[in-house]
Amino acid sequence: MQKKYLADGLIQLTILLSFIGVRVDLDSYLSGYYQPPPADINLGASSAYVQTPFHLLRDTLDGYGVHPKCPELDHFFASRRLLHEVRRLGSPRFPTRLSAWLVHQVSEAGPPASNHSTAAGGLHGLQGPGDGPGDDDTEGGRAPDPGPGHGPGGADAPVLPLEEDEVKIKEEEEPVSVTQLTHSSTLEQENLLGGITALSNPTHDHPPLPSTDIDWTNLLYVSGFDDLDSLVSDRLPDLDTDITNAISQDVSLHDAMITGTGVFEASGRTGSRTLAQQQRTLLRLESTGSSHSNTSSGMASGSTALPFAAVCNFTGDVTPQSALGGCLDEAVFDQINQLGLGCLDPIDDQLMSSWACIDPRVLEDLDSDSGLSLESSSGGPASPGSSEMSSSSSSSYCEDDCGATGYSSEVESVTSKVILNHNSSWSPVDLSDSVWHDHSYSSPALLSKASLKLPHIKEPLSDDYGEDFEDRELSRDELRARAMCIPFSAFQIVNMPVEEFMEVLDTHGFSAEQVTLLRDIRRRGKNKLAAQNCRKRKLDAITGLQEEVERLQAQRDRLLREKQLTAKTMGAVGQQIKQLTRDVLARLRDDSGRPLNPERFTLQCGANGRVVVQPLTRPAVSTSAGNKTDKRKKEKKQ
DNA sequence: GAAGGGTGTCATACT
DNA sequence: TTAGTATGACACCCT
Repeated sequence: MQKKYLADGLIQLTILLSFIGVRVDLDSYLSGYYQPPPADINLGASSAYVQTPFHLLRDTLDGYGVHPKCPELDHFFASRRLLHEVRRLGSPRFPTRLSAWLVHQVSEAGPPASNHSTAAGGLHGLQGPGDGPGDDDTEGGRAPDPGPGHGPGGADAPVLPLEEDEVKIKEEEEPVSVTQLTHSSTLEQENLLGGITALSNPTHDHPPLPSTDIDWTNLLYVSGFDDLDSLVSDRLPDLDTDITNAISQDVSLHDAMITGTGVFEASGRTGSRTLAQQQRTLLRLESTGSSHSNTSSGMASGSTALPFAAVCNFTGDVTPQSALGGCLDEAVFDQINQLGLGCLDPIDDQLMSSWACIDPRVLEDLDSDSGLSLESSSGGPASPGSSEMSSSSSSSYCEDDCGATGYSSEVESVTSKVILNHNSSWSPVDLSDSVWHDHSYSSPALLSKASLKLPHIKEPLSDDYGEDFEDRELSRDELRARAMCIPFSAFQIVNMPVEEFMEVLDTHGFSAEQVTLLRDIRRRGKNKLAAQNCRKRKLDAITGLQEEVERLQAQRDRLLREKQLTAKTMGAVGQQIKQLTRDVLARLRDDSGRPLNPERFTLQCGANGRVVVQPLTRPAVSTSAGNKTDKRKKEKKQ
């Protein structure tokens, strides 16, 4: 069944992909559904963008709110993986940049608006037929596979029906339980009545008396049975509550998935914010990528060449006459990208030389490690990591070029120029950072400057988030990385596989400070995600406990009502039994032909169904006897 | 200005 | 041993 839905989703995806020229061999894929997909995990330099840490699946927009250990969501992730495999079939070399590739293609080919929208829709459609603006949430630098996991269609189609079924089941279960409860109570009383009927059956000799009929009739109308009739109506609120809870729980899960996916309804502040970032991702990708496409040799180079192009532009802006400006054009980057990241070493050297003009105090400020040492920028105690920065920055410090005239102004002027210039060119790298949830509090002397904003980046299509995006500040780690000439974004540093990270550390000839910074950035980034997950789990746990408390309170109230109803019913039945016993005994005669005294005899129903008359042992007699005994004791004492 | 929520970071334990 | 994860605690920012 799931395979059928999956196949349908894949076919739809194939159609969508065919619109944009991506060939997908769906038959071969589906035939090998249960076989390992074509391995395309590590493709060298691009694999850093390909790798998909599991936390990205749960913490990214399309996976947020989904705990990876949740067994119910295996299908969710399985669908995402499968879609990812399909995508890799269509674009084996740079799968995570598929959206970028598509955007470039559209922008270059200049198809009609309908085609453009179709292509864009294809991008969105990769995650399902949803037309929300956040469908392309993870198409930027985020992990691949936005997948249909959260979408209502595609391979995830079976999921939603399941949820609906669950809701239905919950809706049905409660009425059944209430009905059963009512039924059981009714049946119990009917059995009781049946027993009483059997009890009276032995007196078949006697025709039923009108009084007895009245009693039988009255028995059915005692208050307890009225309550029984009203039991269902009493239960209705509970039923509604339970159903509401059931629905709300499902809705919560759905909301969590939707919110986590990005979601398109801006239901959550964080979700909307991240959505904006990811929208910006694609938009920026489109704008910058299209500009790159004019000079780059291949469309795919728009992805892998980003860091290098960014570095080139960055350094070129800082020192327009530097050697980098002449030797590192985008064509070179394309070739470098084709050769892999290993060719970065000469670039790094030139970058380091170009960074010699940066005031070391700027770097010191950037190095203010964590919120604990933010005061370092304002003349406070040096941050713990300042030494590591000073070693490299001081060596490359060039006072002539930068003009160390006043700390604050210098920081503002120099860093603003640097950041601004290289932001405009580093934007492709930032497309992944825009997904990166950046809430680092900025260094007051540096990051609070308006100069650190990104005024150059225009997003004509981002209506709601454009202004906010312009106000986006860079994280301190990002600033540090750029200050240390590290040609990777924080997002890339954090999310690349550990093997590739090690390879980067080994092959790029980073200095000890750079390696330390890289490791710190990676550690902090990992921990940041872990903290986010931890907090989300905590909130989920609190929410779950609250729901549990509400459920248990409702259950307690229901049980209390049942108890009261049962006691009431039992009392009424007891009274009716007494009345019936009196009636039966009144119709029985002793040896002398007198009616049996109900005060001295009772009816006892045996296990075999026979009803026998038993003499009552009067407690009053025993009481009187006890009184006599007490009197005798008292007399003895006296 | 205080309070509370959100977030990043660190330290630590654990896997 | 190292990388990653989980979580409490702290500081900071924002409303």
